[in-house]
Amino acid sequence: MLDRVSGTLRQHGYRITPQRKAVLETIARAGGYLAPSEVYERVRRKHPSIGLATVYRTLDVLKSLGVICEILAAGDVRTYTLGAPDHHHHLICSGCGRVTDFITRGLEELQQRLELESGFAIEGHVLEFIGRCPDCRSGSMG
Amino acid sequence: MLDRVSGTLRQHGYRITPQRKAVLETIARAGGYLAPSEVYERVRRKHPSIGLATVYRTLDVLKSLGVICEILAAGDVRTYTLGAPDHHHHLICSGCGRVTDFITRGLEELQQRLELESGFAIEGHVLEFIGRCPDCRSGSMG
DNA sequence: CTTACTGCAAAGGATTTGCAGTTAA
DNA sequence: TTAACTGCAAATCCTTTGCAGTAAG
Repeated sequence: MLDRVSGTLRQHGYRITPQRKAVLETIARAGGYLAPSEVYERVRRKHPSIGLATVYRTLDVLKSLGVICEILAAGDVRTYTLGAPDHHHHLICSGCGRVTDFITRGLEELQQRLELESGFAIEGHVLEFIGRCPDCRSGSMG
Repeated sequence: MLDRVSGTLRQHGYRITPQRKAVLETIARAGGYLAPSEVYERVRRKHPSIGLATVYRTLDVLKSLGVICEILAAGDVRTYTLGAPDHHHHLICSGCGRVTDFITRGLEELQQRLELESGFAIEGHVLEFIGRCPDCRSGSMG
C-alpha cells in the first residue's frame, strides 16, 4: 500500500517524507475515521516533533490524490480514512461518532433521474445515515 | 407560517422577538439556503443593530425546533432553509454553490437493511448529490 | 544543488460565550 | 416584575499562512 502511494506521490511531483509516511500509516492502521487532531496525536507518539500544520498539509495532499477520503460528518468534524470517496457510504453514530461504511447500489438510477430532471451534470454524492450504534444503544453513554 | 412558528416558540418557552421574526422572515423569503453570515447581512438591511451572535443563537433555536433545516454542504459551510430535515435531499452545484432540493423514496428500504445488518438505530440521513447546474455548465464560471 | 517540505508562531475565519443592559410576557 | 433575550467584545476552535531552516531527489 505504501509502495503504491509512494508511486502516486512521486508521479505528481511530491516527495516522500517521514512525516507523510507516518500520517498515511496512522490512517491506514486506524481502520476507522480520524479527525486531523486525532491523526496529529497518534503520529506524535512515534514522531513527536511533527507539527499540526504538517498534518493538515499532508491530509490535503493525500486527499487531492484520492489516497484518503474525507467525510463531511455532522458536527462540523472532518475525518479521514483510507480510500477514494464515492465507493462507499457512511453510517455515523450520534453517540460516539464512530463511522461505519456500507456499500449500496441503486443510487445510479436516482442519479440518472436527477440529471434528466435537473439538468445538472452530477459529479458525486454523499449518503450518510445517522443513528446509534449497538454499543451506544446498550451502554450508558447517553 | 409566522403564526405557526410563533406558537412553536411559545410552546417551548421561547419569546417572540423582532430579531427572531426578522431572521425567520429572511430565511423564508430567501427560498434557498443561506449561510449565517448571509442571514446576518440580509437581516441588517431592515434591522441594522442586530448582532451576529443573535443570528447564530436564533438559528440554533429554530433548528432545534425543526423550523429550519441545516445542510452540511461541502466546503464546511452551514446553510439553512425553511423546513424540517429528512423530508428532502440536496443537489448542490459545485460551481455556484446553489442548492436544489429533491424528494426521493426507497431510502426506507435501505435504512431497514442497514438497521438489520449493523444493529444501529437509525435516526436520520443525509443524501446529497454534487454536480454542475445548467447555468454553470453553459456559463463561463469555470 | 534545488526546491519542496517542515516546524513554529502568527494570522484568519467561523462560532461561542460572558456580561450588563433591555424587553417580552 | 423577572427571566429570557440582545448587542458587544472577547474568547475559542479549527485551519491556513509566512518564514527561515532542513532534507528529498
